Amino acid sequence: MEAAEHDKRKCPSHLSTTECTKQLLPVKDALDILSGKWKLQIILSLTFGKKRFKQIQREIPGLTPKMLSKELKELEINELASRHVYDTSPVTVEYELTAYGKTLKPLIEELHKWGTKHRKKIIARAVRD
Amino acid sequence: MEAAEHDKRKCPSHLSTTECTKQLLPVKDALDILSGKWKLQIILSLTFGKKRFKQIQREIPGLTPKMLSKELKELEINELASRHVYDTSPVTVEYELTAYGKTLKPLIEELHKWGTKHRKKIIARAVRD
DNA sequence: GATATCGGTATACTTTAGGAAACCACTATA
DNA sequence: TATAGTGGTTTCCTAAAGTATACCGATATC
Repeated sequence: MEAAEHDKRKCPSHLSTTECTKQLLPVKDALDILSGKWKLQIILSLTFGKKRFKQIQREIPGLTPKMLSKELKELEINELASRHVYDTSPVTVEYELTAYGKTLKPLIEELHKWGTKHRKKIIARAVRD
Repeated sequence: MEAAEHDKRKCPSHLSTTECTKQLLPVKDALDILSGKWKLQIILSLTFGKKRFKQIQREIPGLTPKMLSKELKELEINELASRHVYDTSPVTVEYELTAYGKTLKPLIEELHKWGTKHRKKIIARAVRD
C-alpha cells in the first residue's frame, strides 16, 4: 500500500512528495536572506568594509532609516552582519559583514552569472521581435 | 576632480558607485525568477517531467488556479517552461521545463547548499539558547 | 438530465512590503 | 541660542502580493 501511493511522475523514486517539499525549505531560507528591495544593496555596501548607519543610507539613494534599520536587524539576527557601538559623541555605530556573511559571496556570484545570461537572452529576444 | 569623487570605502577602485549597483541588476533578475510563494515549488514539480495544469495544482496544496496560471505565464515569458496544447476532449495542456529552464538547477543547488548550512547554524543557536 | 473534469478567468477581499514624514535624546559647531 | 549631525523609532499611508469564491464552455460519465 505505502509503496503504491508513490507517484513517480511527481518525485524521484527515493523521495516522497512531502520529502520533496522539505528539500525546498533551505532554498527558501537562502532566498529570503537575499530578496527584498534593499538587502542585496546593503550586503554589497558592507562587502567593501565597515560602514556606519548614515553612511550606508547616503550610499543607497531612496533607502529610508526605517528600512535600513529593519534590514540591518535581520542581518544581525542571521549572524551575517555585526553591530559595534562606540561610546563617542555623538554615538558611533558600525556595521560589518561577519566571516559567515562573506560565505554568501559564491552564492551571489552564481546568481550574477545566471542573471547575466538571462538578461542577454531576454534582451536578444526583445531586439529580434 | 572626477577621480577625487570616488570613495574607496564604498566600491572597489575600478568601479564607480553607479557601476556597482548596475552589477546588482542581473542578480535581482535571477532572484525575481525564483522568489514568490509558489515559483520554486512549480519549477521543482516540472523538473520531474511534463505536467498538466490540474496535476501541478493537485501536487501543491493551497495553490489556487489563479496563482498557478500567473506563475506558468511568467515561466513561459522567461522561456523557462513551454506550454503544449493537445486537441483532445477535454483539452489537454502540458507544461514542461525547457532546456534553458534546466540551467536553473545548479543555481538552485547552490541556494540549497547555503540554505542547509544556514538552517543548521540557526537551529544550533536556538538549541544553545 | 445531473454531475464531474479539463484549463483556466473574473471579482472581491486580506495581508504584507515598503514609503513619507515627523520625531527622539544627545552633542558639536556657528 | 539656533542649527546640524548622530542612530535610530513611530505613525500613517499606499501598492503589490496573495487568497477565496464563483464562474466559463467544452465533453464524458453516471
